[in-house]
Amino acid sequence: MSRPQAPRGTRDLLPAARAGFGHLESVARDLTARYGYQPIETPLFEQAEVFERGVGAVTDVVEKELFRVQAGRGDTERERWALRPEPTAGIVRAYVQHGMQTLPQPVKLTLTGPMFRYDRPQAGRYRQFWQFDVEAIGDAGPAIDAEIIELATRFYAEAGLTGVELRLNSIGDRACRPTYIEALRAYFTPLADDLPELERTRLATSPLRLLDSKDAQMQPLIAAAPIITDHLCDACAMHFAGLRRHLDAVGVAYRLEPRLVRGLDYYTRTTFEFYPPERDGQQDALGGGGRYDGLVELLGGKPTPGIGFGLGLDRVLLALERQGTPPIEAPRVAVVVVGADPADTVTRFRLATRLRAGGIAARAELGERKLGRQLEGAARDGAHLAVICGSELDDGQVQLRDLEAGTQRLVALDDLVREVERTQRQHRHGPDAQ
RNA sequence: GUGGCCUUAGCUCAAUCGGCAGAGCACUGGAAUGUGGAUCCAGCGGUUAGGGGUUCGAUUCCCCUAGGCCACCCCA
Repeated sequence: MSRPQAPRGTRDLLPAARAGFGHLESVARDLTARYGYQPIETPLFEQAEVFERGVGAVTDVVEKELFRVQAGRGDTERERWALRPEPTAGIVRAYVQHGMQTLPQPVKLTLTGPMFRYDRPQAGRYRQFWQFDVEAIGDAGPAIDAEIIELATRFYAEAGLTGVELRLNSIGDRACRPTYIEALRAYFTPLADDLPELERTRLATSPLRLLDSKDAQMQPLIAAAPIITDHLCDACAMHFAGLRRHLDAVGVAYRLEPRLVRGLDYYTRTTFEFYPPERDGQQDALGGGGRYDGLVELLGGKPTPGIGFGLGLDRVLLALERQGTPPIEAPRVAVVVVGADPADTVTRFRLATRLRAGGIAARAELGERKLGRQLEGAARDGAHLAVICGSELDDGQVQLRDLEAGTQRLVALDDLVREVERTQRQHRHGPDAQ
């Protein structure tokens, strides 16, 4: 290696790219506050057992993709750590650890941050990726499912994505899923000898996964396979109907997708995923989630229901780009302080300090370039105003130049902050505004 | 973890049959000592991803490694 590179599957978010993330983060912050979800942070790593028990020891996410951390001696249970591959297990661990069952239920939480999965990178699939996550813990009813799902659809809309498709399913609970899995096994077992090897092992280990195989040979078999929503127990069927009634009531459109299964073990009843309208590539799921009524108990708490979703910010940005949405621009300062005497950086520094103390975003030209170059730099920065200081300072004045109009006027130093503010207001609201 | 296609300056790309590594953009300076995004000129910028092999000679052909992309797999 001649020069160090960012690790495979990671990337530097340079200011232009970071601006897009920042925008989505502020949409998420604003939206969750409006719905009454409170921000929480959990560690980027946990005892590996939190994910092994929570997500499921035989899932791909834990079996193949967990970023295990080697630290300390690494030879006790407490020293076996892993970077979080998804946010829910850590949040539920915090819920149990801090006794949040004593708070008014449901506890409504949100978290946005990086997740880590050790799989092979591709466009839209990274080893470190950003997820916006929302959880409601402690409410078993279908109305909260609808609130969570509606919140997610609103996030896409407010982020500027159009045509996002919601796919919805119910995968039953401990009462009815086993009988469905039996029905599925009974259907596929006589066909086992003709199945591809991957599908044969799925039949043995995780038969639900047979349903989302992409193998062409599997498609007619899947189409004729038993449907989970035909096997729901009364309680699950009622929950699912209740959820749909609430979604219909607020006009959230969805497509029933009885073959939608998810890769994490903790899901019960409601599951859902979001897809962009134009699918070109497989790494395009924009988000997904579901109900996890057994998870709190798995992580040492009392039996407590929960539901949430995780949503990939990288993929939302990718979808926005494919949709032709203009990128969010990195913020720039609107005022640049330049000076006639290239060597006099002290005066420029002092004036910029004074502007910032007055609440104005300003940049001083600190390089010792001649005035023409300084103005050129200000213009190319897209600055709106230049404060030009020179001999007029002897009279306590500077030139305030409007770089777009090409006009300038003398302003007393004592009035500078007020004048800049006034000019910026006019610029924002048009010349007629006061 | 499997298979395929790629990798030349910070970015986008040239380089004839295997024969002196180039351009545009960007950056820095000059034209122009108190007035800007244009123009002209110059400068900076390369272990041709890294390593090995074939050859008088490799950006070019072969092998290995790394990284990117695509399809699996999986998901966000």
